[in-house]
Amino acid sequence: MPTPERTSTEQIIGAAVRLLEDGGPAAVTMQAVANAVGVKAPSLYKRVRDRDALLRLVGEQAADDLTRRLEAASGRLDDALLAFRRFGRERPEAFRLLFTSLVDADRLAATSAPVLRVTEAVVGPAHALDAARLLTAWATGFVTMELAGAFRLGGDLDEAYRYGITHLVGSLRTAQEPERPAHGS
Amino acid sequence: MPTPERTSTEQIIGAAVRLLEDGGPAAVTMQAVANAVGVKAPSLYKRVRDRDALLRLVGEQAADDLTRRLEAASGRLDDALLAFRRFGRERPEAFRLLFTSLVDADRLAATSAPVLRVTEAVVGPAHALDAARLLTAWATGFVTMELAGAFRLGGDLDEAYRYGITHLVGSLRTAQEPERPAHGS
DNA sequence: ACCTGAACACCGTTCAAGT
DNA sequence: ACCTGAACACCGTTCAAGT
Repeated sequence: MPTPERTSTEQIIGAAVRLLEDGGPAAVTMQAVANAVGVKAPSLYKRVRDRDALLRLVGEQAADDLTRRLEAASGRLDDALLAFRRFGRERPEAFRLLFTSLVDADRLAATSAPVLRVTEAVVGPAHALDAARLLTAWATGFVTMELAGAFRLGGDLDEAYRYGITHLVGSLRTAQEPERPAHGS
Repeated sequence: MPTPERTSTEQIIGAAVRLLEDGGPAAVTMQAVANAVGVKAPSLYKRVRDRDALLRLVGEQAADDLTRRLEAASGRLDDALLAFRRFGRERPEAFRLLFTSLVDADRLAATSAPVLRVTEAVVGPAHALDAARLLTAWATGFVTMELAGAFRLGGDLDEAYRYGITHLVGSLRTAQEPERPAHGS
């Protein structure tokens, strides 16, 4: 005899997201999640394979969210990079989760697509991939180090990030097409 | 009545390092560590406060190891950056652990000191900090993304890393001293 | 068809008792 | 002074039994 569903996968993911951001990965307990959605822990296994699968879902939702933000800001390269850091600062635990190898690598890589498109407009197709990797790697590392508290030598981090953007985007503009040495067209 | 010590903090850290690299953080169980050093789990608490403290010790040893490698390669900026990536590929779990907020931030920051010194020689003292942050952030992000499998669009990663080094170091060289506009000396 | 109580294996941690 | 067995709280997960 059917029983009405008392929760949903979306609700479960939502609860996990909140617990994660509030208390880190250790706080994402099957029990805590179940409690948050008004159900007992064993019931969660009807919707998610296990805890790792739930964390993967959380990570993939975060990746998709980040991708959406980057797309929305993809008109200007610096806006996209600022949006990237903003995401990391708003959702530090989700950001860290992205690079945990729990999250599907393709879903994570999709994050770079919007950046790749804007980059192409700046440096041309030949070096778009290298340039996009340079930018995404830098931004990823900056936010990772910032969240880890690795920047200890003072200075305004907002300014440091802007310095990086200006420097990198500027250098990409001048360093285009290194293999068409001098003979015109 | 004294009892001979059957293990040591160093041995315990060593076992934890091995377990970490072989099976990730989840494999670093107090039981597994105790077993590896020939003791029962409760005995570990004579030497380390708890599991988190043990992981912190592992992370700090990794940070010191990385710092030593960077110092050894600090003659040339590109050597230092190559050594940084080599460390990440040799000890991916330790590398990830570095940015876990478990590790003391000062100890992590100390890692950047050798890079800062070399950078200073390239761009001068005024922008050494900005430049060092640019480089360490990029390298950190590159290795983080590489380990997470985030580079999915093909291409040789060794080459991509070299591209980054060449581009970044080159751009730093030409972008020096932006605030001494034109009036000599 | 979903939900739950009971149970199991495993983990971190404490502590009294051994030597 | 270090080590251990026993115990406790907590966690992930399974499954038979409920509705």
